[in-house]
Amino acid sequence: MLINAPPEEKLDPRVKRTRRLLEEAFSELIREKDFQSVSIQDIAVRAGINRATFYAHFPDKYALLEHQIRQEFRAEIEKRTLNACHFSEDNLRALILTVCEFIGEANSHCKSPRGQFGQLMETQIKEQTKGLLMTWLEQIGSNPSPVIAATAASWAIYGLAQYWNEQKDHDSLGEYIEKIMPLAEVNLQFSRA
Amino acid sequence: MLINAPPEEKLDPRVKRTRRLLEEAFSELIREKDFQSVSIQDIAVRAGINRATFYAHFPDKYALLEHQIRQEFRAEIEKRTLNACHFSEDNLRALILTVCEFIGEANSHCKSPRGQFGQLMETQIKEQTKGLLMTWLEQIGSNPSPVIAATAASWAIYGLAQYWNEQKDHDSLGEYIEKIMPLAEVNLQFSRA
DNA sequence: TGATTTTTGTTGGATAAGCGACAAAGGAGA
DNA sequence: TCTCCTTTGTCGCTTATCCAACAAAAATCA
Repeated sequence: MLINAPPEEKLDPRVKRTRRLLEEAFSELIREKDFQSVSIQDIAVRAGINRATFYAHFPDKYALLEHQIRQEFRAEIEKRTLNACHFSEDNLRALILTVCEFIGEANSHCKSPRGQFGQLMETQIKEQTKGLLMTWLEQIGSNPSPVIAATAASWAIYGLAQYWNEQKDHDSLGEYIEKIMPLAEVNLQFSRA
Repeated sequence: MLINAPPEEKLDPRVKRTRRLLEEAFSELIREKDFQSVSIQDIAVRAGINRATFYAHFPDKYALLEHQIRQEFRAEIEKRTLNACHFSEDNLRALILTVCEFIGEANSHCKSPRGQFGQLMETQIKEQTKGLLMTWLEQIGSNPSPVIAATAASWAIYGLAQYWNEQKDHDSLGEYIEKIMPLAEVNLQFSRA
């Protein structure tokens, strides 16, 4: 399990349902128009949920977006079973791939992947990436504290992933990742036992 | 509007949502296994709704099935704008077509279109057909009471529609309907002004 | 057959969601 | 600037749903 993994406890079915409806409505709207111009009313109406109920679950739409991104990114991670794994070159490669593709997905099917939306996504993904790297590093012990190494690597990875997505004429993603693996690894390299 | 048309009033959103979830769950299950072997627990679990809540909406699964069929059949009728119309040969033809196709649909995507399921469907569809025919007949006045004529015609239509669906080697539905139009019409024929 | 398990309806108390209203903050246009 | 209008948070009160528990009916199996 990922550190800070969702409690996953048995929630009241009404709560799960309401959250699901809000999330689905939000996802739809975010594909239709600019994140900024999506109002909480829009979300509530689309979800068929009372506006007041929204506030019982999220303080504002930014919190909902954070929650959404965290959840989707974790789903990707779990799909590729990168959690509960030890550090290895293959796992690192897969993690980088996940980040690249996740950003690509967001860019392609969201109306406005830049601005506050982009900022929040960046923060969340780096946070999640860092968390995963830390669990890996803690298992093998690291010279500079795992926090330091994981921080550096997560920033580097996100930066490189974003750069690749910005390029008009992509290398193939596979080639690109082979090219940057050393750069990503250098942050973790000397922390091996 | 159809006589006995759904109130369509502004229901509590929770009620609409719960009904929708129950209906969707039921539809799924009915395609997966025999109607008889679908329990209320199955439906509740699949819908994510508490079992006790089911009973707040329907007395049993038969009532849910009735509700479902009535609703879907009405949707078909409204899609073809047969309601709010006067009696005419074209409208009668379209009505028969609707019944034939509706039975065909049920046969093709339901696991067990016979037994209690079939019986309930037959009852509901004849009921709806009769209601529609009565509104037509009441507009033009009829010699034997509209109830009588509509009853005869609705039974005849359903019987003929079922027969067509039973045949291994169908006529084309179009040809078949032309063939039976006179038989269906005879029940209404002499009620013209 | 009788024993065991599942399903069925129903209840009372707890809790989430709905509703209407409100003041405050923000945006758009005269 | 000043309106006008929309959105935003927040508040009591009402209502629908949840839950656990129960006895009775039905189904399953030895």
